[in-house]
Amino acid sequence: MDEKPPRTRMRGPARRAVITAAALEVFAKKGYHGASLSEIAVQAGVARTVLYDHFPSKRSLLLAVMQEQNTALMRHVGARIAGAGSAEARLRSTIDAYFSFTETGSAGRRLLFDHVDEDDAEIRTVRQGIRESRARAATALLAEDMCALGVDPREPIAEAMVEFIIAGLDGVAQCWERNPEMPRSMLVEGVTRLLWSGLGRAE
Amino acid sequence: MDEKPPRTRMRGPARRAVITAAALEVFAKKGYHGASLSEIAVQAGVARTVLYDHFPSKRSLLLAVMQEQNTALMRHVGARIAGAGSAEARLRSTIDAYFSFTETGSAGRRLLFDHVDEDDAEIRTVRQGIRESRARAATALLAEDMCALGVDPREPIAEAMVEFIIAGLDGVAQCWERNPEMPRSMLVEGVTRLLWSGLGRAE
DNA sequence: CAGTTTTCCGACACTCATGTCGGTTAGGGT
DNA sequence: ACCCTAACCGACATGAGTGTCGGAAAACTG
Repeated sequence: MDEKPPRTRMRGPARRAVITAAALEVFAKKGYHGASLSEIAVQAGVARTVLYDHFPSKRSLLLAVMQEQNTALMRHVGARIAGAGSAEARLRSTIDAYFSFTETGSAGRRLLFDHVDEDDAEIRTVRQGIRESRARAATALLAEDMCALGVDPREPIAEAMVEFIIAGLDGVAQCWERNPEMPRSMLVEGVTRLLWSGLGRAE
Repeated sequence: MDEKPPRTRMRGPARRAVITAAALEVFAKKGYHGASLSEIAVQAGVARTVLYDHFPSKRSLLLAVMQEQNTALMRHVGARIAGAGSAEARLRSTIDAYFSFTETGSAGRRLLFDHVDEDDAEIRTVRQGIRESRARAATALLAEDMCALGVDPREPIAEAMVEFIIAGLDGVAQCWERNPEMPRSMLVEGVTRLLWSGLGRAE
């Protein structure tokens, strides 16, 4: 009557993929401290100690998942930003690409960019590096728009503006995860319009 | 040669204030799971079990600190938004008020609005309520500007725009905490300009 | 100054976490 | 068919964290 234990045995890379997928979900949901390796193991359908056969520690597991998701994000938006077109079109397509990444597996974005705590030094450093690289990419994309606005992209004020836009996008993505019925196109349209026209475009 | 233990003994409310102040710092820095009552007790200069004489559990301590900081925030920005003036001036003064709150004890903002994890149901609910009340206040402030932009403030797209602005402000505040040498006026100016004029204001 | 309240603390019980080690067995190469 | 690598797991050691309890003593009250 018991379920039979003829467990099928995976090879290293496949098992590691299953584990990182499970870890992604749990870390994104509970945060680093809140997540337990037991829970990740259950989610991966494996005994807890198996994790130690593939990753030396909890921290390195998180780091591996973060690297994985970061390259996935880079590839995703890098593959679908249209280089040509008007400045507004480029802005819109970049925003759309980011929301599209959120749409396919929201855990990745949450893991990389939500929750700022994490006292651990190494994790903080890696996360910081990922943030900075994203900020650099955004700055490059927005450079000429900011010049047109009369702002030197190398000034601190430009850094603040870029940070505002990035954080705003993340905030909308979070909001979207709470209300998933909103269509992506509407969010892209709203953010683009607000950002491009500004609130004072009235008269 | 040892330090003498003539400990001065506080009355209830005073001790509770010391504890919540310590808890604010530690919770904001480490998050809920990452923080330990031992560390909070050390920071408050008291034995760990004293916390249980004033708060029934770790969770309720966090909730108390959150409520405290939320009312502090409400009072702070409520006291210094100029009701009159042009729409742009109102926007600027609200942004300035929020950054001013961050400037005086940044832990409050972090505790209330950073890190989205927290699996605990009750904590999540309370945090959600605080977020929503903030979003409502912001929507009320921005309502006529959005009307002028041709957006009904009750539509979902307006909700997304408000969320964008709020999250953007938080992002700039985070960035500011990492580079505190930037003057507040510059940040207020940059965000206001970007938000009011928009990126497409070029020609 | 005596009595009572209330603040404070040391020691304990319990749970749950990470990380280790040795044994077991599936599954592929020869 | 056999072996041997490596995937898998149960049991253990260790540490840290939460919450409880009874007692000591400061400070307020009469």
